[in-house]
Amino acid sequence: MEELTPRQQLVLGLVVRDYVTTAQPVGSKTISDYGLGVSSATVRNEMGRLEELGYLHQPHTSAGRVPTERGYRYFVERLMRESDLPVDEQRTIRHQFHQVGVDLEQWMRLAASVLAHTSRSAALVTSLKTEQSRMRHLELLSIREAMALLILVLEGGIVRQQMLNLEEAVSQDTLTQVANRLNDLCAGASVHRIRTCKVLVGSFEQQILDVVAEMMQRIDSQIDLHLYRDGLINILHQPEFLVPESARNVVHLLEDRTLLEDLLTEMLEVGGVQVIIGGEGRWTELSECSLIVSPYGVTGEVQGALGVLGPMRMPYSRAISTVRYVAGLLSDLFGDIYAGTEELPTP
Amino acid sequence: MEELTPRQQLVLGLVVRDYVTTAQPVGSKTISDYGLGVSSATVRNEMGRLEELGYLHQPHTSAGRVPTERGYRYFVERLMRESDLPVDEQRTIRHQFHQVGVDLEQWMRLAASVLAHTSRSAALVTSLKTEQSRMRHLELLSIREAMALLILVLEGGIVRQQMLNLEEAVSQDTLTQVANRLNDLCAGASVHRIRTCKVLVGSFEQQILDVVAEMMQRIDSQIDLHLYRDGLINILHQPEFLVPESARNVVHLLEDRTLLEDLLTEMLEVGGVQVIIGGEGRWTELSECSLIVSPYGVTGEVQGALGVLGPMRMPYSRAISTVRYVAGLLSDLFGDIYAGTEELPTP
DNA sequence: TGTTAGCACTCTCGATGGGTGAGTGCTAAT
DNA sequence: ATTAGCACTCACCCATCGAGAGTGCTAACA
Repeated sequence: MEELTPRQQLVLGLVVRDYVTTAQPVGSKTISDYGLGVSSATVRNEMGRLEELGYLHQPHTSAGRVPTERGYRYFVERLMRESDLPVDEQRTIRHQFHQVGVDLEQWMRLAASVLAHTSRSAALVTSLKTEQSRMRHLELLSIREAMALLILVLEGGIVRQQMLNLEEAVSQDTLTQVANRLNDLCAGASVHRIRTCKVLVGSFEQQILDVVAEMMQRIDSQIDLHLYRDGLINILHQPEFLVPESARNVVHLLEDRTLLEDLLTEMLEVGGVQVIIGGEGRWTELSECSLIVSPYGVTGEVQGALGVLGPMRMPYSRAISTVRYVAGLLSDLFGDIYAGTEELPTP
Repeated sequence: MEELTPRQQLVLGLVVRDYVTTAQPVGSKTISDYGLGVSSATVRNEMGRLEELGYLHQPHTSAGRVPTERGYRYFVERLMRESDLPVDEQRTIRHQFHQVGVDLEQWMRLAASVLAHTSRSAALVTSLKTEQSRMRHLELLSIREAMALLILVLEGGIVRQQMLNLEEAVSQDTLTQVANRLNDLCAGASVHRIRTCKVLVGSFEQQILDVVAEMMQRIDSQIDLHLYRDGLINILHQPEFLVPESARNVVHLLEDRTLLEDLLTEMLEVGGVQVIIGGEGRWTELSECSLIVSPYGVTGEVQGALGVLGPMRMPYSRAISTVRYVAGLLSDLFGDIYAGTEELPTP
């Protein structure tokens, strides 16, 4: 990405800012009226140059200019001044979180709602996954003659349940004994340790352990993610989604779990707030959209991703600060719960 | 709703069927071509009559006729022959359910997916709520110095968790003892019995019980419902939602939990498959849509609702048989789990 | 050499208007 | 009661046209 002259930067910045608010192609007159002391003709020349360089695009002759993917990227990386979310909004958000009490699921749902509301885009929050889950506790409850409920609690408070069809009727007493034995044996154990742990006492214990290992495996990989969504309606108000085809496209994107999961978990690898503009050539489904994602959680313990999705014409500065703030806030909240005290460095 | 002559019924039925497939206003020529042995002029007369009676509507002079809300209702109540879902589709669906094993959450997610796919509309499934939940088991796990995780299991296998901020540090041993005591005391108890149960041993136990009662209350009322949605994309393909305003309307409807929850829980009161056509004057948000809902679950034990949402121009027969079949199937599956053996009569 | 005024040019957008065709309601004959 | 015939209506398509916005180019200017 080449260096632009200061005036080109100025023009590009103004075009982006104007287009983001008006959603109309921006003409040279409009820009020169912003008071940068040159005539529209000069601006026209600069715009022509910026178009040659690929930062702007002209829908047709005699229309104004529109930023390209590349233009937005330059804007985000070099021109935009990063700012924090206004303190009063921060306060409002914090207040909402403290109102709901200590409830992980509620937090994530609320995070999605807050993100959607504050950024006026669609919001996404994944549930937490552990790096390497360790078993905290398990419980076996008899449901019916040959059916039991297995409840698995991981270090850090993730809870999962699973119905088990047993080969034969087993009494609650036996189940309790088995659970106690396994709890003594495996408290704090990782998937690997559980898999390699051979219980000699009987094959029933072994079976249970296999199921437990399976469940933990599912949590450690991304398979078991929950996905909280909100604010789809916001982006359908954007003019770029008046075309039914585009609207369907983005609805499909947000409804298809697999796609989003892949995308978000890939983002987790990197860390820090990331801005994906127009699919970056890799995700064709995102070609009309921009996505702003950040990991959240507690380093070394649990991690999730959250972000907002909107049209490429997005108020990046505001969206980024919103995502950064909410990610930080959620991380703090979870940090209070997880034993590990070190928190994710605010990205 | 007055009686129509046999020929009027025939004409109305054909108009509905034709319009459902073509989405175009239906002309008299088209109807007479279906081979009912009268000329288009006669059909025109009948259509004029049906319009006067409020069963058909003409978008403008020189257009064909379109069924009204009332027309659809007559069709559903009198003209449509109810049929079962084709056996091969039944088999496919059953197969999918048996593939995922015994996992309540997966079942409901799958039910939504199957409904959406089979009816080619949007699908809704609520999680189960108990009529009167009874406590099965609780577990207290220390998370941090003054924070504990409460896990509550209800009769029937519903599991809920809740973080507790304690006033002072409590050891795991103490927590375990408390949990044991409360388990002995309250196994099988309803909300009411828990609320009125005064534990003398100490106020800590009392606090825990209050939280438990609160959680059970939330489950018994509709507050704690989960909502599984799928197939939103399907209805955006329908021509009535090409108008952005309508599309937004339906997206909003499906995204707003509160609205859907109210709607679905109200449906639970009645029982049996219900067809709501065009909001029936009560739900303005549904004015362009039809909703087909059925309760499912185990009578006297747990109950939920599921259904499909589509444009008024909906293949009612197919949609109804799909909903009925999936509701029955889910009920059977849950019936296997819940102690009560009696199942909900297939509606 | 960079800037700017002037100008011809291009292209979208909205309004206008006639032609086409589908479907109707009415009437008179069967 | 049914139906053929017919005049009529109205959405839809398409071509035309003028207005307006914004451009690129050129020539004059600092």
